Amino acid sequence: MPILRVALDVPVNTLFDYLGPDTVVTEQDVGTRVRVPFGKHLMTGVIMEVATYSSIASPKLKPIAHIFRDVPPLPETLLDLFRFCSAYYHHPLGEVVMNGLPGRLRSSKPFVQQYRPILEYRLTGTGRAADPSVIPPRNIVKRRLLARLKETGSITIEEAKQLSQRAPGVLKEFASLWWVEERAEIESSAIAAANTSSPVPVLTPAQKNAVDEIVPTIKQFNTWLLHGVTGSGKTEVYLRLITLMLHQRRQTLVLVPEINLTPQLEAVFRARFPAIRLISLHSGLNPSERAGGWLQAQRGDAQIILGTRLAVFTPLPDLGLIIVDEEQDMSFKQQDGLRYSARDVAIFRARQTGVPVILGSATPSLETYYNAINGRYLRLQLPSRAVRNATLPLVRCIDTRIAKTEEGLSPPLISALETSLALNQQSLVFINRRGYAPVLLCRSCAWTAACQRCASRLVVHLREKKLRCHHCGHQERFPTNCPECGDQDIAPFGHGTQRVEEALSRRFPHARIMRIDRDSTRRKDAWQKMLEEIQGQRVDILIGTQILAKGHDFPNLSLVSVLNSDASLFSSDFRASERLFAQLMQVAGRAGRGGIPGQVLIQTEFPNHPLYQALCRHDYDSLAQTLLVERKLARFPPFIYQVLLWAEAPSIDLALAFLANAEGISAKPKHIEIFDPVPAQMPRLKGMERAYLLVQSSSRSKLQKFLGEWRTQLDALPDRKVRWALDVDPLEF
DNA sequence: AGCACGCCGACT
DNA sequence: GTCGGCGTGCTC
Repeated sequence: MPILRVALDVPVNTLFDYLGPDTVVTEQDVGTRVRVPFGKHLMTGVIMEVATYSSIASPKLKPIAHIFRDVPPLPETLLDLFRFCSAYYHHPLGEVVMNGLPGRLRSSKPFVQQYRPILEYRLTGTGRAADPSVIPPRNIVKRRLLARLKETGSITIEEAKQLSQRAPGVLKEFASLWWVEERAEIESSAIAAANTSSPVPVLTPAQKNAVDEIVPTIKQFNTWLLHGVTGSGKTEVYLRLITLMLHQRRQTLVLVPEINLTPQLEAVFRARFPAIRLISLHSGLNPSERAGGWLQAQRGDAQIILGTRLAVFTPLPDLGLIIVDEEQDMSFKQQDGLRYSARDVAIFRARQTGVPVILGSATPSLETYYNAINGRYLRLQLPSRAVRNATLPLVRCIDTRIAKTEEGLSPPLISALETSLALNQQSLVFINRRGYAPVLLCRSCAWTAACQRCASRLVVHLREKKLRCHHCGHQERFPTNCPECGDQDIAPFGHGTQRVEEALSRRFPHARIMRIDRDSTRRKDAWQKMLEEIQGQRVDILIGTQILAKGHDFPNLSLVSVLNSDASLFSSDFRASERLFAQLMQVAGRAGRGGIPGQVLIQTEFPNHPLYQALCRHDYDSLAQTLLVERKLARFPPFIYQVLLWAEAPSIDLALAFLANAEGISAKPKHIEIFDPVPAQMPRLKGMERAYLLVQSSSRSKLQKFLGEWRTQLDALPDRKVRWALDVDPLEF
């Protein structure tokens, strides 16, 4: 009997051996889902290996309960991708595999697709390997059908009917054995391929250059950095390369950040390629839709796969190109479970498949930038805006030490808003703080309202008369007097979106003002409605947080102003500057996208700070160079490789004790630095206390080797009430 | 992760 | 004398 080595969703880094019925299971079944008895229950897993021998004592071995023949087996290349992730992120293989499957295929029930008329049957690998002598000699129809399939590879339902009246039934039977797969479309339907509908714009010289650079080596692995200022037309470069892929009948995987931006890009793609099967995999889909799209990708029917980080694990038999848009975006990194970076996994996948990967960004992460200037990645630049007459906005700082603010607004900003209003142009006020005020303060004893479960201040939401924790969602009533000293002189301190909205409505009573943050867009479709209002010119002043920074075109927007961004200049997080710059570049990029010249005003007490200076000059490179020098001196990434060991426990002492223990048992090899355990930046979160231990090395391979050994030791450590996890290439501390 | 096994404190 | 606490170890 064959031994099946099965990946299961359990936190132990091992496969589990089962007995497989030899008549049904072959080498071809690697990648097939199975139902197996595990402890008390049945679980769904994936066959990773078929072997003849098991090191497990035979009385322990159980037979599998069921083999799923509802979808094709996962291709070996995808299993290799899972193996890589498990090894690189030091995460159990079974969890990696099951995390990569759509939920619908993880469940106990077989996947039943919505009705699609079956037009064609195609022979599978299992079918090709099937021995015709197992068919009884008198079953002529079966024999003929199998012979025919082995000859031509596929058969349409019409052709089959001509062979025999009973052929469709026999094909169904073949399908249940996984000898053939059912297809709803006939192969040739892909021919409609690259006939485009929406007008194809003329490329700018820079865009043309980028395309011309990539095309000659489009069939080999390279990591390209497409470095283009906002509005420089990176999307058009993607579209040209995708067109090429469509002509070559190859699939393109497009990864986008985790924001409601997917529909927008989807619309652009659909307009350009109306006849092409595009699937988009994002959080808004129900499980069946997701599994359906995933399956279309696996069959090679979907030619463009657009999705968030999870989509990097989609099986793609004809993959020809990977695009990672806004590669610096933090949402490509998963922060729990398997802590993978979809951008980095995409690069591995491109190398594995031998296809190019394009990282697009206006403000690349320093890791990517460093790789581009040292030649590991190939850099292409789009230095100016693509729309005719659209230029980069004029960026200026307002020194609030001189121009004193009132209600958070300085006189020059007020007059700029007035001018915009008079010209009937839109303005955007960017402030990265939701709520009315970030702190509730007692003037008499300096008490501030804090969250009981998190180490954070409660944010004042005045309209709802509530105090809210933005980390865990906890809410409480607004107190009437100070719980410490009883004084009634408690007041909101600082400014959030709601307070700025209030101040602006007082200042500009006739202006149409709209606040856009997580609170105002919570309701379903609210954001879509608001976008329509903005695009229909029914709004004068927009006030909002980061959701306004990304991706949307506001053609009539001429003024962008930034409030209260100074805090990030002096953060203890060494990546804070990089992120602030990227965010401000993005929000500044909203101004002047149409024909109107744009203006950006930044209220700051540090107008001479190099970050703002670089921003005023639109000079990413000089800031990046400055930051790289700092990083090199401080021995931070990208000059060093980091790993965190996270621990979470009911008390910080337990977490720290576990980490000290972990540090103690480590082999402490040369070239590996292990730092002492420290509490996390947000030491208490949702009632749990968190700490971490930093491990770093200038050698990635030495670090990997160390982690492999350390992990085994950590597994053996008593983890009393402590949950722990390794975070390779961490972004947050 | 679940779940069983197992060894020490307050209960009908 | 038992019910149940959660510490430890296993699941093919």
